[in-house]
Amino acid sequence: MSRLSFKLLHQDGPARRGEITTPHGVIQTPVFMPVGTRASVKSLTTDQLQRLAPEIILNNTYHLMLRPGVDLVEKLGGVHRFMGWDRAVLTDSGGFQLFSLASIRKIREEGVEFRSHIDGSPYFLTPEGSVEIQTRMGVDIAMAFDECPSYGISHAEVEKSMLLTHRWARRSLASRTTSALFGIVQGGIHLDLRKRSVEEISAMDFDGVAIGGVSVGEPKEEMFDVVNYTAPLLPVERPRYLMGVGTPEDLVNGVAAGIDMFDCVMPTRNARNGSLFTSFGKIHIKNAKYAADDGPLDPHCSCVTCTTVSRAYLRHLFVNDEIAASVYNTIHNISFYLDLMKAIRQAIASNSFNSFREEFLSRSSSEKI
RNA sequence: GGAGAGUUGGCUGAGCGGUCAAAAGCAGCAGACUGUAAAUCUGCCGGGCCACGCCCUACGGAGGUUCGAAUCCUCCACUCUCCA
Repeated sequence: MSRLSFKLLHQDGPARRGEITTPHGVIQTPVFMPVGTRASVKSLTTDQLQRLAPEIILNNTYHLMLRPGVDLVEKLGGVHRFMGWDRAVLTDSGGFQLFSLASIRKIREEGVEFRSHIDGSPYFLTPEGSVEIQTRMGVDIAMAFDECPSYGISHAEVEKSMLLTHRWARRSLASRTTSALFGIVQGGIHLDLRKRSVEEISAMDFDGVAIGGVSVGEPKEEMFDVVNYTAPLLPVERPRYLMGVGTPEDLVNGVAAGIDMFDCVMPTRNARNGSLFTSFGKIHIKNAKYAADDGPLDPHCSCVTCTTVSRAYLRHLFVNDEIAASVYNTIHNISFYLDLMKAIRQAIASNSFNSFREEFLSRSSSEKI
């Protein structure tokens, strides 16, 4: 069996409805992938996660290689067995961490020299090493090792970084064995560079292509200038993944641009910080106005949180730092994202994505509760 | 009855002549979060303004010393500790 296959089922304008087949099940696209950095979607047990039923989640190479270490994960049967999860797993290559932990790393042609943020011990990560680690952990989809440039650096610097990412992409691809491997397009906010990057990366035999280097601090309009320009240039017959994005509105807009896959820490992190997504906008559950609100968080949601407890109770839990607050909030936010993607898929299938999008954006921008 | 310590903004608690509308923490109010070093971080938090400056009321109460007092003195009230 091949590592991965993608079937484009239907198109509604640029929006795509598809199906990715992996060794751990089929994934309906467009898809949102919850982030589980350290082999854990924060605050949820694997059982709770299974009930939410995402078809794929993320793990992170950088974090898992530092702790508990690849050798151990491999010895324990790979990430799936390790966390008791039998659906698909995609791992980020570690490129983004080496961007966000910039102060303790040194980039060279061969790879990146860095120190563990945990104990300061030295590491050297190469494209070959990253792919090998991801493969040994048994992931379904590995990401090429890339350099994610910061926002605000010069065109020349972004170009230089992009060319390095391209060379690393070739080396990553040469190391691919059993895990599927996605290439990553870079180029910052410069459309000429994005075009070149798409041409380079698309020409390589990756199983999918990602847009990386967005949502790194640039204004939202600039991000969508890049996405709207880049996505249509990506290969039609392979999955397109927009890395690290985003808000519910971003997902809808991303799909409109022709993106198939998304991941973002937003639903899980915001949940832990008391910021909840609902069908009528975002709410801060700690706000005083919810103290005696006996209604469900979102009456249109059928998740465990919305069907068993009130806003007043959720606020009480959050204000008192109860662990259950994070659990309930995360269950809801993930449900909200997964439900949103399901609605998007249905809209595409029925050729009504445009009206769905317009309706969704006008509804969420009003933010009336 | 005797000796000592103390009384500061919703709470705990710094300050011990001016730079004090008064540190810090908590509580309260609001916000941020986009390939997770995040159950994190930020702002506001006596009142009122024709607010990046001014005015009022404030450090138990009443007087006093001083150009100036939360800070020094006197008396009063209350609280705590120890000795009888």
